[in-house]
Amino acid sequence: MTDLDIAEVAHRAGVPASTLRFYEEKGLIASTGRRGLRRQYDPGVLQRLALIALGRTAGFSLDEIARMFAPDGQPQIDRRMLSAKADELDGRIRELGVLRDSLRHAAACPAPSHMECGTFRRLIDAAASGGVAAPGRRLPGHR
Amino acid sequence: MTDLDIAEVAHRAGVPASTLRFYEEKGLIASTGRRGLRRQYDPGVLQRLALIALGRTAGFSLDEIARMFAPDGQPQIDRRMLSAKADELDGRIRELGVLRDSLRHAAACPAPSHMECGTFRRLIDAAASGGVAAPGRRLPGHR
DNA sequence: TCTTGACCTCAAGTCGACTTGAAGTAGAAC
DNA sequence: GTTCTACTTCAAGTCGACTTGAGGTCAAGA
Repeated sequence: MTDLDIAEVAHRAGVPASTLRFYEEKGLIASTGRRGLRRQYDPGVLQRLALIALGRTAGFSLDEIARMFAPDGQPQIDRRMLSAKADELDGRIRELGVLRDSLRHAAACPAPSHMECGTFRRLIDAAASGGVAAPGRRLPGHR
Repeated sequence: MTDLDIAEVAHRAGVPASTLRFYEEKGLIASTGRRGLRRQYDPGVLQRLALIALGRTAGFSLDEIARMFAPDGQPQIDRRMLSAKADELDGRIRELGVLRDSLRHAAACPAPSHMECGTFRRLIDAAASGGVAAPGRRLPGHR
């Protein structure tokens, strides 16, 4: 009875209804039933959507996230997987920190062109020699 | 004379030749000529590729990066753009830090299921209320 | 001279996460 | 009872950054 309409869920979770349908199709969420055609959801779906969003920002794919939910719907997350992700994040945070500092330097650098700035060149050289991760898999960011 | 063959560049830069062709098509790099069919490159292309990789890990798109190169090939990077990216990175680093700590906690948490752990639930609630960025644009990560 | 193999071009395919469009339906307001 | 509107399904499209495949070419080694 306290079930939420898809529009309500979409609004509260801040995602379009199409995303909810898509997630349902992928088995990430489930609707409790229909009122007419319309999907109804248990309010708990909001927590679940938050968990999904969280997983996404941690760099998990939707498929990985789906695998984290046990058949009963309770999250059943492999602790080693979490540790591994935490370590990954650590490395990534360090990289981004270096990069941020370099960008700030380059932005403030008095050299007429960036290539004339030693710091900038050193950064590039470090990047060239693998000091900064080469682009590959993506992690979610901001809108 | 000291020009590099595409295979050499690919090997040294750690990217497949197809990527070099793709970048050339996009105007990100240029070959100095051909030996037979094969593209030859000035060794400076390696620095440029490093710069491209760097930009990618900072979250710039290839199109944005292309716009950073002046017609003469010298990088001409808008300092305000760099500052803005640095700020963006800052926020992102903070988010990832929170996330990492939460993951570590969840991994070590003695609660039988993650949903029974207060810290985990608080994290999810924070995520649900916008405390953690919703997935959107992606940033490069690791292979 | 012939073969080999790495390069070439161009078009099309891939991947993940959604979004969009067309055509249909049901509950609610008038 | 009719209309309105927000939902429904299903297929197809989008986006970015490449990769892959088919069919072709050319320099170098045997």
